[in-house]
Amino acid sequence: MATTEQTQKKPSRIQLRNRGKILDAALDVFSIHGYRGATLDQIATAAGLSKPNILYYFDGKEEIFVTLLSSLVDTWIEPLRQIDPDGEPLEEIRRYVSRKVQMSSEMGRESRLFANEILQGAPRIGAHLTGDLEMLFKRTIGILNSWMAQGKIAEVDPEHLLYSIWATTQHYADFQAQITVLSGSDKIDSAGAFLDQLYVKLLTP
Amino acid sequence: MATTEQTQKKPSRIQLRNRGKILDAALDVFSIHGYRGATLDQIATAAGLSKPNILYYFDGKEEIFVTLLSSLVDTWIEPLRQIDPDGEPLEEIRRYVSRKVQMSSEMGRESRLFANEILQGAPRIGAHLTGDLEMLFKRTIGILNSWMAQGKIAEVDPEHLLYSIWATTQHYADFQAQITVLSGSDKIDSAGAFLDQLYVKLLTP
DNA sequence: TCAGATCCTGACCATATGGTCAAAAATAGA
DNA sequence: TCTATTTTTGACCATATGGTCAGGATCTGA
Repeated sequence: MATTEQTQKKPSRIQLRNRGKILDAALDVFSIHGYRGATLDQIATAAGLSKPNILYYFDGKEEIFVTLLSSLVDTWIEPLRQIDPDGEPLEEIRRYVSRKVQMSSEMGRESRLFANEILQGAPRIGAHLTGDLEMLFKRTIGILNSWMAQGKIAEVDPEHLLYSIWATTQHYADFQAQITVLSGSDKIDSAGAFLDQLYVKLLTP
Repeated sequence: MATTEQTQKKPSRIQLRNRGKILDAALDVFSIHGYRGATLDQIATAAGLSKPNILYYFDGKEEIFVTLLSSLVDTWIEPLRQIDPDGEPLEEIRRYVSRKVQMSSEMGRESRLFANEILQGAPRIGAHLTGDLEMLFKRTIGILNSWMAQGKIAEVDPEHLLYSIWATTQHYADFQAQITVLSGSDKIDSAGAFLDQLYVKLLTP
């Protein structure tokens, strides 16, 4: 049965369970080795299934990858959505930074998966990723601009501000290997306090 | 002739030229596709040589990769070395940030190459990279600490400070694909000003 | 219970890829 | 020029890897 049909008809309990197992295993493997470095055998082993069996649930390696990223992109950009244009500006931004740090800590695999893909020019999810993200990005820039126009936060380039938040927060997941060598594995625990300090100082009018 | 012997005797003009061509091509290919995603054929084509010929100059794919990274690591961490403990603290840091932004702009391939390797846990250059870097990292933390103790810059966690500088500056190279989609390709030109503002606000006592 | 659908697997295939090698071509030194 | 050395290559090899397929095992609903 082709995958496209599976999603049309209601998926059985076994399908749900095994597709879940495969996607979780794929997250493990792809986030460590990247798309090209990951093999179907590794994914199959990690999922506890045979290789032909995972090809029964997905049409191929690329479909696993794209399905995985598509299903994660919503979760990944969720913190951006939660920024409330009517909230207290500085508090909203502090909360956003805090959520991003938390995601970096708890969803390291996802962060590295996206980083890996974007590093290589996002060849497989270009449109997919930018579609929703681009919209949200523009919305957020608008919110930041209006906050600045009202004098609620200091005037800075809103795009660079967002990029710096992404960079600083995701860095703890993406460069974990380096940070662990230089500082030890628990450095991320204190990252929130530092970044809070950083952005409060930058944005307090 | 084995590569090890080549480096012992004086390398001929042809050797110098071709090893250079190969390493430059390898930088192109590895920085885009990562270690696993790059093929010898791609490198050979990019270098304008045949595959057996590049294997005449290097013992294999991994040696090309390791040679490349080793030869770049010095350049890459050079800005850290240039921090002068006896300079004016805030100016030293501003200059460091500025140099890192410039490198992100002019050495995007190198940045992405390192990012790629670290993302995957630095399996091939773990020791190599951390050796020099670890030393320099500790030195820099020491300098920052003494500056803070003297009240020359505001008190912040120096390790997080360094990570945030690395994150924010390298982000423009590593996530170039995303930034180009969201902001256009010339956004990095204004990054220096924003980051200067960011760190001056953070560190002014 | 039992037929039909779903799920799973061993065996297999085609291609890509890192790497080898003998010999030809080019170069350098006397 | 002529030989020895260095450089280059076409043809080839072994393995890894994405993917296929026929048929067996298991599950589901009547």
